Amino acid sequence: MYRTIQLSLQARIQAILLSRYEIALPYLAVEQPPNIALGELALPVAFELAKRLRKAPRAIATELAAELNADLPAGVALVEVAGAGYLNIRLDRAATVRRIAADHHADLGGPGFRLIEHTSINPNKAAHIGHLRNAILGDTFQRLLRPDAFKSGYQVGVQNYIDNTGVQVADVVVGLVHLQGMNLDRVRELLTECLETNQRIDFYCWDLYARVSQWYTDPGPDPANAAPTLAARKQLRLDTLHALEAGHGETAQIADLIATEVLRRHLETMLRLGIEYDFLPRESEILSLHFWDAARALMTERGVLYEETQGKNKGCLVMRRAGAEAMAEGDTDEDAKVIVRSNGTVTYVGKDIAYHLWKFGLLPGKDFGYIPFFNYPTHPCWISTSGASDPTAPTFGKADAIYNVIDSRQNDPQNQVQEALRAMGFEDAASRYTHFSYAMVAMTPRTAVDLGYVVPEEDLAKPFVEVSGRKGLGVKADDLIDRLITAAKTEVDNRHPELDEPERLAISQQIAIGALRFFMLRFTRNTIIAFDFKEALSFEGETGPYIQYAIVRAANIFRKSGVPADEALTAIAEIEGLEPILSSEEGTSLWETWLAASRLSTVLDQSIQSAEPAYLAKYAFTLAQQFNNFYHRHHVLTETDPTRRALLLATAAAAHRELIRALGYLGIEAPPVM
RNA sequence: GCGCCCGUAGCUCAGUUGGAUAGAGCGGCUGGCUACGAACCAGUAGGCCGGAGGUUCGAAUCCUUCCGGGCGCACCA
Repeated sequence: MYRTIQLSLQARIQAILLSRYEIALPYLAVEQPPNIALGELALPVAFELAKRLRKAPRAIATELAAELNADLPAGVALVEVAGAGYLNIRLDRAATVRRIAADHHADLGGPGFRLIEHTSINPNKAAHIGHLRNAILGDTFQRLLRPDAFKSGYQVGVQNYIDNTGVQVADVVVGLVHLQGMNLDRVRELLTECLETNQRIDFYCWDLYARVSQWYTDPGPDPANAAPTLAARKQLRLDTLHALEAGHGETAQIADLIATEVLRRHLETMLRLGIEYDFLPRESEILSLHFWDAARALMTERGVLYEETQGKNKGCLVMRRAGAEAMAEGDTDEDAKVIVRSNGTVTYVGKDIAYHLWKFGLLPGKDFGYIPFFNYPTHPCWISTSGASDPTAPTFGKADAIYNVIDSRQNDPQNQVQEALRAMGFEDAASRYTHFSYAMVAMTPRTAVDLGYVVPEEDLAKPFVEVSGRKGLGVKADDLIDRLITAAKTEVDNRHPELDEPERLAISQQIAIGALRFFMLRFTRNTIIAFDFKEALSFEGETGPYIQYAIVRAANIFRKSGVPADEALTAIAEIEGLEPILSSEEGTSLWETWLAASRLSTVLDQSIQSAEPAYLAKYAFTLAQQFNNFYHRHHVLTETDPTRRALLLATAAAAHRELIRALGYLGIEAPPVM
C-alpha cells in the first residue's frame, strides 16, 4: 500500500514539474520523516530544484504544495511545507487503514525467464556453514522473484552447478584408492554400508579430504628425501584429475559414484532448510557434450579469442582481461587471460564462458540431456546427462536474466565471463548478468577452539579465522542444524509438556530453521560473518524466533477472541469512527503499526532491485518489534468499546498477515505455538 | 605492485542510492509477569561515523590522500 501511494505521488509531482517548470526528473526521492508527527512521507524535491530554478527551496515547496493540495492524490489528506523546504505528506489515516486491510498493494514482477544459480558445492565432502550462506541467500532471492499469491513475479529456474570432475573430487578419489586401498567394488560396498548403517558418506569424505590434503605436503619421517615422494603424490593427483575429465575407466566410475552420493546428501541437507532445485547441470556433461567446442568457434569468429604468438603465453588461446586497456596493433598483451593452454586443454574460465553462453541460449546447437534425479513433494529435480534426454523435461537455458550466487573471492573470474560476453557483442546478456556476490563465513577463534582446533597464537586476537575444507576446519551444516534443533527442543519441551513428542519436534525444527535462516540473512551481502555458536544459537533479540514469537502472540489473540484474523480485517471496512482514534495521541502507535505493515511491497521491490535479502530480514524484524510494542500498549481482549476493539483486532491481523508473508519470503515458517 | 571489499556505541551490525535530532541487537545498570504467553516490554548509560583535505544549501554516504584490516590477481583447478 505504501508503495502504491509513493508511486502515485511521484507521478503527480513529475507531471507538475513538467507543466509548471518544464523539468523532467526521472527519479524522485521519497523518504520517511524522522518523526510520524511530521507526516508519513517526505519529499526533498525542492532542494534539488533550488539551483536549477534559482529560487529558495521553501518558495518552490510552497508552490508545489499549493498545487498538490488543490487536487490531492487518493489517500492523501494534506501536503505541507516543513523545515527548509521539505514537502511533507499526511495521509488520510482511516481511508489508508481500510485499503491496507483490504490488501491493496502495488504488484511486482515482469516478463522473462530468470535463472538463479546457487549452492554449487563440490561434491567431495559435507556441506559447511559457508555453503549454508550461499544456499540460503540464493533460495531467499528465488522466493522474492517467484510468482505467488502476493505478486505476479517472474518466471524463475533454480540450478545448482555440480563440479563433479574437478580437483576436489579427484582428491577424495586419491584418498579412497591410495590411502584406503579401495577399488571400485570396495567403494560400492562402502556406499552400501553407509546407507545400511545410517552413516554419512559426506562426513566420511570430509575427514578423508582433509587427510589427503595433508598427505600431499607431509614430508614424513625423512624430510630431506621427501621431495620425490611428494612429487609422485602430486602426479597421482593430476593423473586422477585427468581420468575424471576423460570420463571413462574405473577411476572415473569411482568418482561418479562418490560425487553422486555426496550430492544426494547435499540435496537432503538443503531440503531440511526448505531449499529445492530445478536442475543440476554437471561439469561432466559440459565436457562430454563438448560445449567448449561451440563456444570456442563462436569466440574465435567474433574475434575475442586469439592465439598468442610470443611472450609467456606463446601457443595459448587468450582473451583480453576484464578492465584492461586496449592494446596497440602488434603489441603483446602479457596480461591477457589464458583460455586454452598451450597443451590444448581449456581453463576453468573457458568452460564457464561456454556454460554461460548456454544459460542465455547463445551456444549454437548445444543443450544438456535431462533426466529426473531427485523428487520433491511438488516437482522433480532434473540432472544433466549425455545420454537420452527425457522428453517431458522443461527448458532450462535461454534465460533473459541470470543471478549467480557465488562468493566474492570469485569476483575476477565472474568479471572475466561477463567481459567475454560483452566482447562477443552480447551486450544485452552481459547487462542482465548479475554476480550475486557475498563475503565468506568465517569463525570466531573462540568457536574454532570450541571445535577442538588448535588456533595459532597470532590468530587468537583476530576477529575471525577462515573456514578451510582442506584442513577440515569448519562447522558442518547438519551438525549446526542438529544443535539448533536440540536447543529449541529443550525450550519447547519445557514450555509445552501438553503437546506430544512429534509435535514438539516439528515446532523445534521450525524454530531452528528460523534461527538459522535469519542469522544468515540479517547481514548485508558484503559483510563477513564471523560465525559464533553462542550467537547463532540465540533465540532472543534480533533473531528469527523473535519474529516467529510475535506471530504466535498475534495468533493467540484471534484464537481467544474467537475472531479469525481475516474476519478482523474485513470487519474494518464497515466500521465508522476510526479517524478520531487513529489521529489521537495514543492511536498513533496503532497507525504506525499499520504503516509499517503496509511497507512490505516497497521493501520487496528494494530487495529485488538491489539483490539484497538483508533489507527484507531487517524489515521483518522491525515489524515484529512494532507489533510487540503495540501488543504491550494495547490490550485487545479487555477492550470494551466495540469500535476500538475492532480496530485493535484488525491492527494485530494486519501485522500478523505481513509478518507471515515476510517470513515466507525468508523461507521461515510460523509455528502454531512455541 | 594491480584490482575489489571493509573501518559507525564495550561487542556484532543497520543506516532506504546526498537529507531533518546517526539507529538496532547483544552485553551493563533500573524497572515491569493474578490482564491476548516475559523467546517480551519500558527506561538508562554508551558516538571526533579510522585520520586529513575537498565537492554543496546539506556528507556516515560522493571525490582525493593517508592509516589500519580482509580477499583476489597462474598455461593450478
